[in-house]
Amino acid sequence: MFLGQYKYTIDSKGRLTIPVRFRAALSSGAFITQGFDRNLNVFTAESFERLAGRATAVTSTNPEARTMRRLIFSRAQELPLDATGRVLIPTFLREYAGIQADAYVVGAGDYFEIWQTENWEKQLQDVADPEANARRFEHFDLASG
Amino acid sequence: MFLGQYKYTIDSKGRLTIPVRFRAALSSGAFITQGFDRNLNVFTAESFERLAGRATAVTSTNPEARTMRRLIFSRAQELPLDATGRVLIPTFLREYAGIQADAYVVGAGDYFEIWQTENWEKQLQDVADPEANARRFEHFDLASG
DNA sequence: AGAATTGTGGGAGTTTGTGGGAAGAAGTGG
DNA sequence: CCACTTCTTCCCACAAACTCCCACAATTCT
Repeated sequence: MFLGQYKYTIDSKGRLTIPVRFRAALSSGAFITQGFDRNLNVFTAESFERLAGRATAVTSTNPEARTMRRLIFSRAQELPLDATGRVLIPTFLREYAGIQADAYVVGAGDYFEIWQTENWEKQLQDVADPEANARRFEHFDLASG
Repeated sequence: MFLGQYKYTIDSKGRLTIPVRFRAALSSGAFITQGFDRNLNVFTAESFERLAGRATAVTSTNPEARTMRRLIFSRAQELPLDATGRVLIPTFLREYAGIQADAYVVGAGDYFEIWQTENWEKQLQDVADPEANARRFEHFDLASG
């Protein structure tokens, strides 16, 4: 499971370190895609292939379905790790997320996210208010056990 | 699997580079057809034969079905790659897609698409709206996990 | 404290995108 | 049927980008 948040610098060649604790889960491959909130999502090979399989099964005669398929496949890329555990984020994804000199790598359970530092810090402030959270999450069913 | 988006220039002879990552999958042949959205679709030999099979299976008593079949077969062409991985797009397809000096090559899972730069950038704006995307995902039941 | 791990940087060789020339094929008109 | 022109295919060239490899300081673990 991907947990925690890590801040890394991105070097002149655009390389970003992946946390050591995340690497084992990516041993059979990693895939990066565009997220919903100006962020990037990284999936293990297994969970991305599951998603891709479902997207491929959708009929292509429906225009909305074609758009969605494009969203998934055109904005995704395989993400190989180099010998020291770093990745090269494709330029078009880096631009979408506004990532430049450094970035946050953030666990999200069965996948993890990559954020521009400023955007992530904004997210954190949003989550900092306990009362607002109580109201926001009220409707979700999150029983433990 | 065809993933990602790539921008290439088309030279004076009309040649368009195919991304290196796509070439292996085309080793047993590539087929190009007219897409549904002013774009072009490129299939592997296997997936084109599958598509052709399905199109042939559609009943021919329905006039619309006959039109669709004509669209698929009459506007398709085999697409050989040269030694450096470039292709020559047939003129009638280039005109349909409005492709001139440069183009995007865009992964779509089991096939990939070729777009006029302006049209693709318009598509991207459609794909950039987080709320619309969330709705699409919900509608097609594609949540990860 | 010493050893191992981890984050970050850089150099060199290879790959890739793009352009153009020459040889070959196809089309045209006489 | 032949000469000529145009279009196509194959080959070579080269700069820019990318990979792979090594290096080293800082941190963590034993």
